[in-house]
Amino acid sequence: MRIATWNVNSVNARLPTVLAWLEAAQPDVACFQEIKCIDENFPREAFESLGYNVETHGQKSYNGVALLSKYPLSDIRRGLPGAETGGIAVDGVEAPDDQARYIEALVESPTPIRVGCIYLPNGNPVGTAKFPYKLAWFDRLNAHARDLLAHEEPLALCGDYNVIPTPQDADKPEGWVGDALFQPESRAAIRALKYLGLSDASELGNQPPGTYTFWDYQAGAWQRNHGIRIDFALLSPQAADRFRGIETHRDARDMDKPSDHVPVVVDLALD
DNA sequence: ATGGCGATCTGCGATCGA
Repeated sequence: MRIATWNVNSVNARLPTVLAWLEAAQPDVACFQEIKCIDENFPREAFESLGYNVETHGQKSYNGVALLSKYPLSDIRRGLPGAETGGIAVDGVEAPDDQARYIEALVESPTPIRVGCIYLPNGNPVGTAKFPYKLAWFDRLNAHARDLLAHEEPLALCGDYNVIPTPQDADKPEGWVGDALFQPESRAAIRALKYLGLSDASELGNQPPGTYTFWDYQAGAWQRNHGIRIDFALLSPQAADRFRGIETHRDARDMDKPSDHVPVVVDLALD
């Protein structure tokens, strides 16, 4: 079974590109980030026509995540636990987290797998409330991951983590030193998530350094290969046992009207 | 040394992303 994760950077602005990729790559499950629309404006019929069940957690203008699956989806969760006080505080007063960045479901494949679709906060600029919001969101994710891992079942946490874990994950690491994606706290948070017992599918597949997943639209970053690896699929032991392979679809960055991220596809023996 | 692109709608300029 193939599970894809892709930050599409607006599903409506990029619908033909997204559909063309889906038809060619044929993932069984797709995790989309940055759909940038409310649920009512998600083009669900276009995906249903390709045989997908569709669940969304949308938001006006920004963020938004979706799960597509050729198998039935159940046990849907929208948002991480702790949303009541997880937002950006205003004048020191706690606020709810109103940003749509997480959707999870049980994929009812022959061997079922729970899939979490993650759009982790960017956190820039460091020194503003956005950075502690990123770290607090990460803490909530890690707490939830710990709970899910206790089930000892196949689990994949896929998405745009907005973290450059190591210097080898950037073409020009020196250019990211002041950036929220490369702060020691951000890097420690994704390490802590892995240390709960999750395996990075990229490591299982021995992907070489330079397997980037994002290139900025600006400054000819794509043409100069100034990329970073920030999109990941993290697998529970029960999912990692069934790992068959991983592909990073670099060619998608050269499609018409490309997203600034490319899809990552993980193949698991669940069917 | 800086900006450079692309999407949204607050909509033809401001805000956000990474």
